[in-house]
Parts: sequence; C-alpha cells; structure tokens
Amino acid sequence: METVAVIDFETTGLYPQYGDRPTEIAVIMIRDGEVIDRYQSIMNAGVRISGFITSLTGITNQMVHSAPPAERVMREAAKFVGDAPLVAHNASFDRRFWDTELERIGRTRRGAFACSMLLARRLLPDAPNHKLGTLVAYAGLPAAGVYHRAEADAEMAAHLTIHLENQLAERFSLGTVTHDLLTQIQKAPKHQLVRCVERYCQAYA
DNA sequence: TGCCAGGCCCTCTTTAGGGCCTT
Repeated sequence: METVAVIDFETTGLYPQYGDRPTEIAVIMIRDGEVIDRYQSIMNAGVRISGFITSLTGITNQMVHSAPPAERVMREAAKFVGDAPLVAHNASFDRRFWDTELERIGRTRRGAFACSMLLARRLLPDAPNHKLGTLVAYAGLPAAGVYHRAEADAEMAAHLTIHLENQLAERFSLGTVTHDLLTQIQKAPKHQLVRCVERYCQAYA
C-alpha cells in the first residue's frame, strides 16, 4: 500500500466553526503494514482550554502557552504529510479541523480522507462499539499510551488501519489494499461491502 | 461541557427520529 498519513487532533472542543481550535496534532505515516515515521506537536492557537478538556486530554493552558504557534505547527504538519492520503478515526471530525487550519495558513488539503471508524463498522461489525479504544482492545492491538493524547490516539488509529487492511486483504484475497479502495468501501452502503470490493477489483484488475 | 456539527446506521422508517463517534 502507498504511504498513508494517519492523523489525530486534540482540540478545545468539537466545533471549529464556533471557534474551537487544535491544541495538539500527531501524524503517523504507515506503509506496507508498518509505521515508518511520525510527527507530534502541541500548539498554541490562542484559545483558552476549558477544565473539561484539560481533564479529558491532560493538556493545560500552561502547556499550550509555552508551545509554538498553531500556524507554525500546521505548516510543519502539512509539509510532513505532503501529498499522502489521510486516515483518521471518525474522519469527519479531524477533516474539519485539518481543512480549517490549512485555510488559516493559505493552503488546501491535497489528499483524500479515509475513516477508520466507518471501515470498522463494515469490517468489524460485531465489535461492542466503534470507539477507538474499544476497537483496539477488540482486535487485540497494543495500546499505545494515554488515550486522548494525539500521538497515542494516532498510533492506535494507525495500528487499527493496518489491522483493517489485513482483514480486507485476507477476506477478499487481495494482494494489496489501496487507500482508494478504503474510501470506496466507506462510501458504499454497509450491506454492499462484497459487491463494492468486487467492482473495485474488476475495475482495477 | 455545551444543549453549538456532520455523516453514517438502524428501526416501532422512507412525508422521521435518534444513536453513534470525534474534543
């Protein structure tokens, strides 16, 4: 599989359109089933962190106060990702922050997003739920550190993505699993997983 | 925590509503 960037944001809240900003980002680069590189940084976006977010993530106002500005961190992160296609757990959330922060520095996203949660709903339908931590435990993957910190969550999402690729390759006897196939699967109706993979294989055989 | 989203899925559905998942 091509090199893919698995990203995770910690933020001040859920809604960039209402002023929420990132406090931390991590990017885990994976290729051929292995982690090959990583980037992580806390960032200062000039927005106060609530007590709830500090209790959730452990990231304090003091920590971001001494961190580099969000614009600098996002430029570094965008350069690190380059043209690689992206993956995030519940990607609709990270995609909104990624696109909003890139717009702030005058850039636009180049790679498509795949979502490990949507993929897990199709490939691991019997999991108790499809939270990142639950899926990591369900699949027997190693916990990568403290939940709700960007690097640990991105690392676990990366291992989950690799696991889902392996499940897909094994189930459908695929030599390689492309990021494009992942985005096709997550867009297909849940009950049409088999048909979606078959169509993809026929089109690119 | 606030009661601010969005895309997906399920069902007591389709002229709808609620839960999941992310911080």
